[in-house]
Amino acid sequence: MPELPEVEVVRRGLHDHVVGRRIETADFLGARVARRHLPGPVDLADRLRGNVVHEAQRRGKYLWLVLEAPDGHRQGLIIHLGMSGQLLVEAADARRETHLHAIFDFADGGPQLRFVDQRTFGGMALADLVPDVCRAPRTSGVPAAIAHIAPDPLEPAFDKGAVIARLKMRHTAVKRSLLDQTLLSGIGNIYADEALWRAETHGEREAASLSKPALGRLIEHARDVMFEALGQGGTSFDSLYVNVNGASGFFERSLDAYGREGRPCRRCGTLIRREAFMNRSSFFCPRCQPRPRGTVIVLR
DNA sequence: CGTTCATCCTGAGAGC
DNA sequence: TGCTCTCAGGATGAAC
Repeated sequence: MPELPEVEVVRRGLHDHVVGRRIETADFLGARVARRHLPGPVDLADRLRGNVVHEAQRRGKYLWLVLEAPDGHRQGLIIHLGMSGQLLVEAADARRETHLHAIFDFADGGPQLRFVDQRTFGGMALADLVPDVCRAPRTSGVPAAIAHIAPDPLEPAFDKGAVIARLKMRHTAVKRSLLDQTLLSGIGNIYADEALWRAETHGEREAASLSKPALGRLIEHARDVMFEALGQGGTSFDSLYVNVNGASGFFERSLDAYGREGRPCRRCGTLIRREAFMNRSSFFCPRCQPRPRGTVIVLR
């Protein structure tokens, strides 16, 4: 999935359906889902038992559940959806999905929380919570393992000026920088292309070569498009990208660039082009977003 | 240090 | 029908 809007849709589902409940048992099917939890899946299941889910948090594309043990000790259960992860709230007798990797049962006997992931790039890990210099002191902190993830444009701690300053030092493609989660987080391939289309900027332009106001506008466009997508429940090209109830979002119909190869630019009518970029694809309008001189064109 | 690249997986769809 | 190939909303560690 899941870029920031899709992950936020999932976070809200967790807030509504999981926060406040006590974990009775957690089962991890196979080792891959807990591969980032170094002691392994059995240890993770042991540590989760009896904890109450206190909060559902998110930064960028990372989710974490703030868990409170009976002795009051709090930790964070990091959840990343990877390319195809789903968190589903379902009755215990619901059919088991083909790529089911984790099942949480709760002491209230209500619906289960399941983690389903076709490509298994997603996963979970338990981490200590550390103070976050970017957050107000009263908040519960961030998991240590994702302390390197930068604030996303939708959180109060986001510092646009600081991000612009760092972008001015990047001698690499501006799209590559937008995708760098340690610079600003939450943006993936869809919303990078959408922000660049709105800013009428080609993704191969060197970040440092853009003016500070231009970089500021690009960041604002990224924030706007992700906020608008969130209002539509996110972007769902297929059934892999769903909320905790299995429902898709509707932002695909509002996309201006991503996935629109050969269709007219909604601004100027020129046909949207698709080119290879970082082993994936970029979609852009060749007229509104002129390619910087001297870069090689590779069709995909 | 900053930047780039290969790699981890499964399934859908295209082309033969 | 069935095979091979390419591609997909991501992140990481190793190598330059």
